[in-house]
Amino acid sequence: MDYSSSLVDVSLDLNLNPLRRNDDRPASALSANFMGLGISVSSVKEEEAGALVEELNRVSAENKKLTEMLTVMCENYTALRNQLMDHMARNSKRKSDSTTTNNNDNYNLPLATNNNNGASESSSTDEESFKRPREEVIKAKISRVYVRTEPSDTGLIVKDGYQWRKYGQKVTRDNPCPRAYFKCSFAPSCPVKKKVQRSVEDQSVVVATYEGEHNHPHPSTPEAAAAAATASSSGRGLAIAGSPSLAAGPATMTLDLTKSKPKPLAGGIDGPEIQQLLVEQMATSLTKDPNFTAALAAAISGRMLQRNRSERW
DNA sequence: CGTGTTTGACCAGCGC
DNA sequence: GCGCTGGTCAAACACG
Repeated sequence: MDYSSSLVDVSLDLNLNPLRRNDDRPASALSANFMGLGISVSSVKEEEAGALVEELNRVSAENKKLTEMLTVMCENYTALRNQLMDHMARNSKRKSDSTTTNNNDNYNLPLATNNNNGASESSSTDEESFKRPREEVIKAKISRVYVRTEPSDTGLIVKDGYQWRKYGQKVTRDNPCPRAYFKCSFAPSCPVKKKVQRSVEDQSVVVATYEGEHNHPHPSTPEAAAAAATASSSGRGLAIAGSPSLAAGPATMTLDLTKSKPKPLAGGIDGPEIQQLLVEQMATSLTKDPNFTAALAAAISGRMLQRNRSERW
């Protein structure tokens, strides 16, 4: 399937009111939207409302920029995907007998910068999975995540918010780069394992294969963070502390897609619907994250204060 | 000293 | 049965 010809509208509407665009919204409508962010602006002066509109325009422009970046990412994904399909086609010629019942030969997964839950449903949307019985897919819960890393970064660290304990490393036949084996640090109570290996095609891409499903909350949630603290007194290896949406480093961004499970798709699985779904999930994940909305509110109010102060001085 | 990482040894599955 | 390969174990080591 060719995504380049059918790129979805990937603009993230971060307003809590999805029915209106923010660029044509009158200033009086702002209060209703900011209520959701815990800010009441009903009493702000007329000029402050104007400043808010200006601010919103700026955010819109930023949104547009992000949209463009996402579009570029989608295009890169398409190119990479085509390469992988090529590679797969060549591989299947060589292994024509073994007809890839192995989950690890699965290259049709959607590209995820970082997937919190390795067992995320989004990863089971490949053609191979749908050829297999559904129960088997659920039982296996294997997903693959591609993460582009800095060229200087030679490690095999995939920041996904969970804590992992490395238990082995092996050089495999088909890839000169060593494969690292990780267990969830909640093991043995949590059965999730992760394999991390650099891509043969592009060594700046790290492929993380997740097996199993976490049976504990994400470490970024308070209860899980407390559990993690007791499980490991040392903070070493903790990828992300605090909000997954905001505390991730500049190169990665974690979206908790488990909070809003996608509807099971019937029929066409691998298409614009998936991308649309992913974008919707990203937007939902961001807007539902109280830390994100709080930080956004703080940032906007902070800028307002800054502006007011600079106008007065 | 406790915890995580490294790395060689070991084991199981598979094909021949 | 043998060899190959991927996955796991566990002792040694490093680090804070």
